[in-house]
Amino acid sequence: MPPTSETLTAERILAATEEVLRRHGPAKATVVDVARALGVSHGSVYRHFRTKAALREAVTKRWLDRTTEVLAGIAADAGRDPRLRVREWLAALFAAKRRKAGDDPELFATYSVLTDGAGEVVGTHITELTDQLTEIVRAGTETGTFTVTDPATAARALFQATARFHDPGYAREWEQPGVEEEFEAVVDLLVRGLSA
Amino acid sequence: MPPTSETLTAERILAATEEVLRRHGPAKATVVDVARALGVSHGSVYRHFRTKAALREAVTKRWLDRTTEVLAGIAADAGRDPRLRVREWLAALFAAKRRKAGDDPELFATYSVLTDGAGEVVGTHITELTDQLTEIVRAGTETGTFTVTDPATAARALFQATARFHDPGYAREWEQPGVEEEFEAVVDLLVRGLSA
DNA sequence: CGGCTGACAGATTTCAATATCTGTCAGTCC
DNA sequence: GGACTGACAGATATTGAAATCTGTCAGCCG
Repeated sequence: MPPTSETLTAERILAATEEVLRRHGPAKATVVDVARALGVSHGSVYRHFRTKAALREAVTKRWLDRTTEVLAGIAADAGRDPRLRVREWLAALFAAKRRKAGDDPELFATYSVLTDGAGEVVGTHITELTDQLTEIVRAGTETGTFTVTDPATAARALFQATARFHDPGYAREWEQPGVEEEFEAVVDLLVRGLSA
Repeated sequence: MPPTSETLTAERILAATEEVLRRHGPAKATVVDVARALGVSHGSVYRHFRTKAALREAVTKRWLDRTTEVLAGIAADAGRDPRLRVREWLAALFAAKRRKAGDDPELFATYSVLTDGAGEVVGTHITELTDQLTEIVRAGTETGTFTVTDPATAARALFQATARFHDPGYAREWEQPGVEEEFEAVVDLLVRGLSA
């Protein structure tokens, strides 16, 4: 309620939007709600974001970027066995998505909605992730641990083959018993395929 | 219009239901429509199928079984290089699902709806398919072409890793350019992983 | 009898009126 | 002057009453 009469920045709007989304969910959250939470008129929000869709995308981007950053740590950690790095990276991706689906179901739903529509932001996110994977595969290829012709193609294949463990469409199945084992089996097969 | 005054069998009801579904889609097809197409009262339909859901499942089962049977041909064709058989089987699965999505969009939608709900029929279908894959992997393991500890686990992993190319949820992406290449890349990696 | 009908109750869907929301912009206020 | 407001038009969502559908069953008809 206290509007915190600081200047209205894009960042403050994003934080408020995230909170409103968390509370109301993507279906019921309106930009009037966001404006009310900030103690301003909704016209002011439109000064920073041209449309509601743009606002939603910006929130999702912020949220996805946190994951990208965490994974970047693992991807950058060169020098170690690339097989281990691929495993850890994929496991971290799975864990991150699963945790988000569990902790912030409403925000996760927002993200899923975006995935359905033509998700510019989601496309970028996926590109960033496969780029990280490509880097690990490339490193492994240089040391001779992996024997693939094109690291980028192999990385995209890895990403797609593990879709069931990071695509929001499958979120419901992430809590069922046995998923861990299924994940391990898929990753085993894939890492063996990289090493050949 | 001519009700074809043969006796009303489950089979005739299924055929009529499939036709009604093809015409109206899963959302608008009613059991009254089915009865009308057969020239009987809807009560008669309930004599053969306890609920509308049961009818829908039966139609889907019939439809899925056609795919299962086609693939069984490839799975049974023992003696040839198992690597080739896995590739052909997965390619045939992809082709079959893609063709169905294109030819019978309405029936395919019915199937997708079932997948969302607790699909008893779909579960069975998936079991049958992975059983076929298991058989191929087992054969390859016996000849020493494949080096996996458990064929059944490997088969399930193969199936899950290729979900993007047979799960109805991804149907929209099956017509985009480049899917063929992506499919090949994933299968390459997986088959290499089986051979190790 | 045994398969079929058609009227029925409760659940679900449709539809149109109403309310709310999105996005704009002339004007206010500091 | 530049950030903000609030009234507005058109688009979208909500609501509740009416229509349709599902599933049952007593009775009909061959």
